[in-house]
Amino acid sequence: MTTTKRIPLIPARGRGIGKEDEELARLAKALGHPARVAIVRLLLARGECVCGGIVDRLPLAQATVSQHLKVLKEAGLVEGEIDGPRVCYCAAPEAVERLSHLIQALIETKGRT
Amino acid sequence: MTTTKRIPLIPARGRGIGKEDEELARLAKALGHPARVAIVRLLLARGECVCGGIVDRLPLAQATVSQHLKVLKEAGLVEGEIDGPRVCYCAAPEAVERLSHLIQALIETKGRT
DNA sequence: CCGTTTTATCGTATATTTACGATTAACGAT
DNA sequence: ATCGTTAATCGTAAATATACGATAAAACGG
Repeated sequence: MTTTKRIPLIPARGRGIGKEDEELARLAKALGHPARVAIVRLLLARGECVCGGIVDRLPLAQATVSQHLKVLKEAGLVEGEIDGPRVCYCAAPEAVERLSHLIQALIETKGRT
Repeated sequence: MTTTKRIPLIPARGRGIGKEDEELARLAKALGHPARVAIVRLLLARGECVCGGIVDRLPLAQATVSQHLKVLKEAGLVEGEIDGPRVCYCAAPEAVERLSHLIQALIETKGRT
């Protein structure tokens, strides 16, 4: 069998998919895992939290939590600041609000052609 | 190498991850792809739309769009009703609102221990 | 400088997602 | 009955995500 390369017909956003759709999807995707929602909730509740504190509260290994934190950081939903040997994480409420806003705007698409 | 089976330490939601986290994640994940956001937006804008109409407006093959529609349907974000040889899809705004509400509630976690 | 603590990263196994063409199924019209 | 149209499903390739143990890296205390 000849190994056929699969590439989307059009490199994405070739009309029909807008900038906002991509931003919304990016943020939603980052929250698209229960562990990550739990992490954000935890950080919002406590204001801030050391990585180890998060690990203690979740049924996941340290490496896994670290990876989820990385995803959240890349999406801008969480920020981490080094504090001695540990890292102090805190949620970025603006980013969560941004997501909320984008969804609200999506809802308000209703009726627009 | 002995093939070791990987199973999460605790079958998920073993404390630390709540019901709401899972629901939010489930909905967010469904919107976690640009094409699916675009589809929902399109359906909200037009009120309803035949599958083919969606295919025409996106840079994706029919099979791919159908698969995205399936994901959206399973998440309850979209409903489809058979209409002769075609299927008439429409968005389920309540589900989008539900997501919006869950995110809002997440934000309001701020400060709670 | 050495050990401890804390977190990130590497390596890896497995599962899921994403995309497509091809095929099937369901319907209306002829 | 057969044909054309429409949409779902199958099969499959490739990419990404998820999880873990093991190891590396950074910082502090002694």
